[in-house]
Amino acid sequence: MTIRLLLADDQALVREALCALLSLEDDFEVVASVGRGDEVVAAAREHRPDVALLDIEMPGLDGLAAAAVLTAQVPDCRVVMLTTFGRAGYLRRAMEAGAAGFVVKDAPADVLADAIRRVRAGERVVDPALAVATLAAGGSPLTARERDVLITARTGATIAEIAGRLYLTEGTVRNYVSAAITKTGARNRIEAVRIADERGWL
Amino acid sequence: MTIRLLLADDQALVREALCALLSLEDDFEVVASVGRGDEVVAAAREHRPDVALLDIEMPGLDGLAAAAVLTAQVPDCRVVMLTTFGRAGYLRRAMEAGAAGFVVKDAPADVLADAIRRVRAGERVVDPALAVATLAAGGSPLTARERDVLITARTGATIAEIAGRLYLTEGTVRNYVSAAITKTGARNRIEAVRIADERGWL
DNA sequence: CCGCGCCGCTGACAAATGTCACGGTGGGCC
DNA sequence: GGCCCACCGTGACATTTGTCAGCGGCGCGG
Repeated sequence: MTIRLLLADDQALVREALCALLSLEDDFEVVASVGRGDEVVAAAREHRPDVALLDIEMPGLDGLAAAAVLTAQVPDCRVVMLTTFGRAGYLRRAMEAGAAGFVVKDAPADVLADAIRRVRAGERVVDPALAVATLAAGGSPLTARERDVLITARTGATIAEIAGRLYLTEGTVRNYVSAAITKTGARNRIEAVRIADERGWL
Repeated sequence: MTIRLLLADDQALVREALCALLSLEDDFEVVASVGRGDEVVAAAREHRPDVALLDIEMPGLDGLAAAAVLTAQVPDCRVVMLTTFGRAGYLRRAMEAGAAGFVVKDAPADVLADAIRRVRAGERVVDPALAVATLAAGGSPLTARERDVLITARTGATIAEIAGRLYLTEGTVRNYVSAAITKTGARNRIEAVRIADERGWL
């Protein structure tokens, strides 16, 4: 009746600390612990956890992608996303990736323990405040091309470089940037990138 | 002979997890735990910890500022900075703020435990690789004004807005931005902000 | 005292960026 | 088919930004 857990977080200290914390609960057993997204599936296959706790920011493969692969290939293992900041956009994408739960690191420990038990029991668990924020924010208003352009712009590239990488004319790129600026209500490329990023639209 | 600890981290889950982890060690006792930088000093006064573990990113007062106040007002309490990413610039500023130790969250748990014991014994503890990186990176080449301008630019402000907020002429702001771009080797305001931020220069 | 570096400012110029009006395409719908 | 709409793409144009040269002032160390 113990719940077998897999932990994935790129920060070793946090990973080990979570392991210590969760091991305090009688019904939890941490059976695997990895630091990279691309190690998740192999570890899950080998140790057969009931629930996988995945951070979003990880090297190799991000937590959302890892969740998608995991739910497809190891369907017995349920997924709880655990992330640093309550980014509204991530919640939506986590659900699309097949996650059954979404907990922010700001939450107290018993919320996490409770979420794990309920997910294990077949429920879907999301912080209600976060769910409301996501619904209020709605989906991304950006078109596919606009997103491509903003993602490239985020690295600090100039219009010319973006055009080069995306095989577009500079004028076209400027158009997309302009549209994105309008849609985000920003005054800059800089601000547009920041806003879109914060809302999980990238 | 037990070492009394104070924990400060804005993420409740991480804080509680670290508490669980450190409590596993026989010679550690967590006597206080706070989620805001501006609660650190009061908690230290009340509970008299031997060592304070401070995260850098915290609301209210950041970990560096909290460290400075703490070492000045509660000199018996030694400070270990604990931060998410090995930002080279932060190490330097942490040392200037009076911290005795600097541990990154990527490190395994025994490194942290070891660091706490050695700091308690009067040593200064820094990850050697991080120390080398800091020395190699050198200090910030930015002047105070250039930093102000970049910090304001980070929010997505236009040149005109930066000028307004800092009570400067647009031309002057442009000059500082230009200087910053040159010094960081960037091609943009965007990239300059990103680079300076990554190096802990802001 | 003198030189040096940082600050604040100006003005002018080149380059990058943002905005606009416009055309083409393809999918859904009457 | 004809209409509408959203998206993609382009070029022309105005604005913003980045670069450069140079001004005076202040504080600091030789």
